[in-house]
Amino acid sequence: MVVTRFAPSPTGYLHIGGLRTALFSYLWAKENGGKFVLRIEDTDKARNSEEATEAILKAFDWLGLEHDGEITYQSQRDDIYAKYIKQLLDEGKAYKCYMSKEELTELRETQMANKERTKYNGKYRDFDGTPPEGIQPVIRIKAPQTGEIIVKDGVKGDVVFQAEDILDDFVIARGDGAPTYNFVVAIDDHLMGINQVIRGDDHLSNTPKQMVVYEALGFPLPKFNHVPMIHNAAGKKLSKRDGATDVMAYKEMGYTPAALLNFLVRLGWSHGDQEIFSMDEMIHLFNPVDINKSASIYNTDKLDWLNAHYIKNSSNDELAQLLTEYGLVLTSHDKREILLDTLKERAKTLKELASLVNEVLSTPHEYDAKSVKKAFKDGAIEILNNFGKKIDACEELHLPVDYHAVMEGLATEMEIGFGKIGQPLRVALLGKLSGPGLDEVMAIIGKEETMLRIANAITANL
RNA sequence: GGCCCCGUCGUCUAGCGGUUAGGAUCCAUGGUUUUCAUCCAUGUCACAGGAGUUCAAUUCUCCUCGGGGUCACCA
Repeated sequence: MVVTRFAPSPTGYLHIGGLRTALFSYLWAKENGGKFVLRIEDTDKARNSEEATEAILKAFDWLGLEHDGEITYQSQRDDIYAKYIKQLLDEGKAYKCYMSKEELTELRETQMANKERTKYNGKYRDFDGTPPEGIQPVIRIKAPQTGEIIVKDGVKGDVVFQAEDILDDFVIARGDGAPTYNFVVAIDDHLMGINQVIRGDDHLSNTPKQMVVYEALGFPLPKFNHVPMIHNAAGKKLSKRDGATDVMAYKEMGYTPAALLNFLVRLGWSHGDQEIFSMDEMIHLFNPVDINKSASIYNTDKLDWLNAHYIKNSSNDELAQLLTEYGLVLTSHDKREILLDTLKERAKTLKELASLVNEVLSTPHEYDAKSVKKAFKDGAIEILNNFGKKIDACEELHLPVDYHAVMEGLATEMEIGFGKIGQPLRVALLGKLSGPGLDEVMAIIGKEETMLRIANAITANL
């Protein structure tokens, strides 16, 4: 059974990059009937906040990504880590290092001056003398000093590191006893049963260190899959400064979960020429071996297109439900179907759709000057007048076709083109020349409101 | 700087030795629409560069260049 995880440190909101790796992990677990678990890496007390954890959970909730089982909090697992530290100490696989911070700094400076790689020199590796006074020792793990470390990565292939290039006896527990990241990650991933690690490739160079821990503890290695970064337009790592990268901001902007997820799954992953993926398809088609090796640039053009696509192809029930989040309650509107059918073709976002609905539903109180100038030429008022009377005379006006028939009748009677009626009528009804079909608008707002808007326009003396 | 990763249209990508290098998006044009949007059609645009290997390289190898990541008692 595949068990994947998402392991954010709660220092901020969930952003696009994190969401994508979470999505990949989720999909891969679901495809295999496995589990997708959540671990909050909250060991850095100074930078963590509970709000951040809640924000992440909220985002998952919005997107419908459910994690399996209880959430693991690293801050509650000190006992576990302490146990393994002791074990490694007892087995002689780790040791106490009494080097002072000053000495360590000095060592590094010397190495830098000599253009050498900065690394711990192993001074206390085999120390059995009397430890210096007044130093709280750190615990260092005995890492291999030579040989190859090969990360068999599911995305990148075999990545070969030389121990002497990258390793030293790194710290697994600080002077105050607190364990370090690379140590706890290995322990938690193993204890949580995670056998498929999917994470950003900024972790690739951490992996050998974690492998040292796995090795020392005798844990079997999981499958690593390092997915490439998402870069901003400038080609740099996506940061919070690159606009609205908080996932919940996309909700505010009117994006649907389906569109956002579809957009993200195609960033760094593809399945032939397919662009549109339902959640079911994503789950069945996704496989980490198909993840790209190269970083991609974050560009929302396609997200907009996808969002429009999903809005157009949503049922009106779904849309009405989604629109309640944008302050629009349509359940009671008797022309809801016509309203949404005609407007959902025209909106790129739910927010836009909501404002489109409001525009149609509210009586215009001002008229766009350019539109007025263009539409109100000779005879426009007369045409509006006649149209208003014709509407008034009609008993049965319900559907767009009913209103269309009225327009057609007037055009024939007055021997004028359709546009002669449409232009001024459009301004009267909507306040401007662009917008949805007039037949639909009138059917939606009804006979009374139509007549009111026509009368208003005539009175306004345009 | 050391180590590691990456390099196909502006962007997301297909390609896995022989293709007119495909799709999507964006942009432009035309059609549909009384308008706008949608929709449909068409078009512009790419293998970073150089050496090899090969009958044949976008595809394999090496080098160069370019971009990114990482080098903590942060995660």
